[in-house]
Amino acid sequence: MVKNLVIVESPAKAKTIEGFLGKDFIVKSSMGHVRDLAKNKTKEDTHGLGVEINNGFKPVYELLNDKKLIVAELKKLAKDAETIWLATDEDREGEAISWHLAEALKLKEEKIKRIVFHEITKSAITEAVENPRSINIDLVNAQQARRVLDRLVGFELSPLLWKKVKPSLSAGRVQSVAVRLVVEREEEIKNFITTSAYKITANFEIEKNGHSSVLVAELPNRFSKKDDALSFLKKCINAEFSIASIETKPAKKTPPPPFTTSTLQQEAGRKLGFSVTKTMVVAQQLYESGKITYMRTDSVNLSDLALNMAKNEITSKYGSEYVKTRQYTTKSKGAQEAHEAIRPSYLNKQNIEGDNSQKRLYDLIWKRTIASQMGDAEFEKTNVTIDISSTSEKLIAHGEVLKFDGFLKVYIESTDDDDDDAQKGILPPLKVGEFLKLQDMLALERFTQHPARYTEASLVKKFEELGIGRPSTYAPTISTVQKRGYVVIDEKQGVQRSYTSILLKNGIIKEDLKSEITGYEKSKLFPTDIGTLVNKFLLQYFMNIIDYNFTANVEKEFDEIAQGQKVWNQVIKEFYFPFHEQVENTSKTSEKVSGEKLLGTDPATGKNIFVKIGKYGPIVQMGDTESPDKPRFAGLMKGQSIETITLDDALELFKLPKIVGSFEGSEMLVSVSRFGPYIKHNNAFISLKKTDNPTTITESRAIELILEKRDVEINKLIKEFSENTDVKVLKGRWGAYISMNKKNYKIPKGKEPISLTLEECLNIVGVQNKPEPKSSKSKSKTKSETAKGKTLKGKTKTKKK
DNA sequence: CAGTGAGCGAGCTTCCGCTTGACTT
Repeated sequence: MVKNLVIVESPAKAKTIEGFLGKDFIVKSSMGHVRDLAKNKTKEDTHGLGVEINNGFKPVYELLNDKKLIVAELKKLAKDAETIWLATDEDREGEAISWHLAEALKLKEEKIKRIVFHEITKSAITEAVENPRSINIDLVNAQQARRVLDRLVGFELSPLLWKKVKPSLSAGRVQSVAVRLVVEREEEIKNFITTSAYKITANFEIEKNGHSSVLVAELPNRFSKKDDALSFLKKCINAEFSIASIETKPAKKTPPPPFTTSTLQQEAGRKLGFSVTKTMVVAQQLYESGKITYMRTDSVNLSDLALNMAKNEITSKYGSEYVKTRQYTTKSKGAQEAHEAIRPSYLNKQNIEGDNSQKRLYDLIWKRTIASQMGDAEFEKTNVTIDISSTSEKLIAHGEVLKFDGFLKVYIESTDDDDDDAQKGILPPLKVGEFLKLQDMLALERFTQHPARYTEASLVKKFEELGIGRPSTYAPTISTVQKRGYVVIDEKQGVQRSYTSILLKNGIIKEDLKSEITGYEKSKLFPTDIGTLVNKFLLQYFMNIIDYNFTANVEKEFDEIAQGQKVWNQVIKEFYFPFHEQVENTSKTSEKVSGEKLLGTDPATGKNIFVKIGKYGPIVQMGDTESPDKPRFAGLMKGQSIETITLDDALELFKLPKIVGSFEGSEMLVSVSRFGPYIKHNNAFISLKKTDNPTTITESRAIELILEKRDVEINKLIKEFSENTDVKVLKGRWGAYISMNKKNYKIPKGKEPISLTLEECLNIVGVQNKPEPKSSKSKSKTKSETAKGKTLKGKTKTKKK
């Protein structure tokens, strides 16, 4: 029997801590929250909110399904223990987890000791054990307020959307703001007016001591009219250029702070091309194998131990002149700082064992952490002003010399905007009054850029700025808005654009019209029609909820609850009743929204053609809904939207389904379903490729696709049996599996797929086919997991393209 | 997985934040 039971949130943490504490301690993990608000309707809670509105907003908690076993085990251990140390994280959620554990395990108050630590080091834990406290009920109440508010907002707004827009939609304090950000960015882009201006660059030939080099200078202002650029060049034909002044001044650059969840996601996205989900999966693996500290954090703090390790490592690798110990402070809104920054557990390990992704992410974390403890990079910046004899305007050349590289020796932070500033380098030796020889001068038409669409990571950055969401929810939130169909990750093809380039060389001015591809964007977030429509609805009726400051404002109230200055259910009451009335009013008074728009009339029949959101997504409709004969419908294709579709596009859609020809004596039918355009041939369905257009596809291309699909089918076959053609061993995305009568079965570990016998296969099928008795509760679990799987699959698909 | 979209009405969907596996074809 062990006297002390310590409960933490994560099993990896439990393992580490157990090593620090003596034999008298057993350390277990709760795996996060163990209870949540119920969803079932009760007498007191007729709407299934999990909150008894008319009973002081009393929350109705129930054990989470996947935590029942854990709670049972903890309960047993707690019964025998003398002291239960609740060592969950030191933040609002962590405090609540401790409280829920105390409630769920029915712990006696005198047996509980609440301890906290931000670092997983032996000294931090020893200190924590020496300074236990009791559960801070004010902080717990702040969490309950947070939880109840989110439930009330989500579970009242979502059903309103089912009624007014489309079933299965959702709204919430965090996700609806995420959608709003993406929609509004798209509007900004749509309304953006591109203008162009001429940028002047001059190249001067410098001859010094037999060395020749080039000095690049620019005119600080641009010309919006071509004629002005042209006349400037003309003025320069016979002008003399001389150096008016040379100014040098020192400059420095400080390293970025160590990683938080948000900055890690951003940098891994920019430098490694990881999605936020991938970053978190890989980071989790590194954490579980003890290679890095906890990966869901909003803190930039490093422990003294880490600072020392960094100092030693930098000294031995780069020399003591590179060391500069720094402690960073968190600036982000709502940070709760329960953990350290994300850093390597052992800074003296620059390389680790692991797969390629793990190695790359670790390398990034190592470099960032080390760099954060290194000296500033020091530069000497030089500005050279060049006089032009024929005009008062002046050219400027910039130079930059690195005097000391400091942290740049190991790490350079990436940025989202990729403007290629004129490369600054070392300038040739120059002196004031010196005349310069013009090699050539270029007036180049440059265009203003619309604001960039969000990437997953830049949206996370925005969340952090607004203080919405938490490190543990950034990645899931981005998945949710995609799962609901509000936002898609897509690429946008570039378009050709022509621009003017005017060159002055050897006294001659030559004008050229050139062309470039512009506007290509990869892996960006685009709003869908549903997203745009839902956002419009919420903006009209619930501006207060999707206000960018809503979270920040309620957070202030939660803080006051945590300080004991406000009563949590009073705060909820003041919010809820006006909000609920808003919901009721909207439910009664607002029209159902479909975004319906009249595109025009069909030239053949004269019928009206509309575009709108249907039950399954955006559709075009031919004929009025009220007309006696049923209207025709057709779904929009990928890439089309209610916003931009034209009458001609709509007419094209009504041409489907159509027969494109025949193959092997059967017709080939082309149409579009909710999974995209396809060919139907002999009851087989073949998806069209992204580059194929269903309305224009030819017979030969269709045949090509059919043959291609057959080829793939053959290649994925590992084994079949002549005795029983129903059974096949196939190769899938996750390895080999058995397929029988359209159902799939997992091959148990340790079996070689290629050497499976028919008998073995049938055995596997038999075992897995046994109907397992399932309670209604575990059934709902299976369902939610399937949904999760589907999203993942969908996501991977989008990424691949 | 694969041609739905009227209207009726049943029953279902949904939030955010804390954690891991189990699972997917």
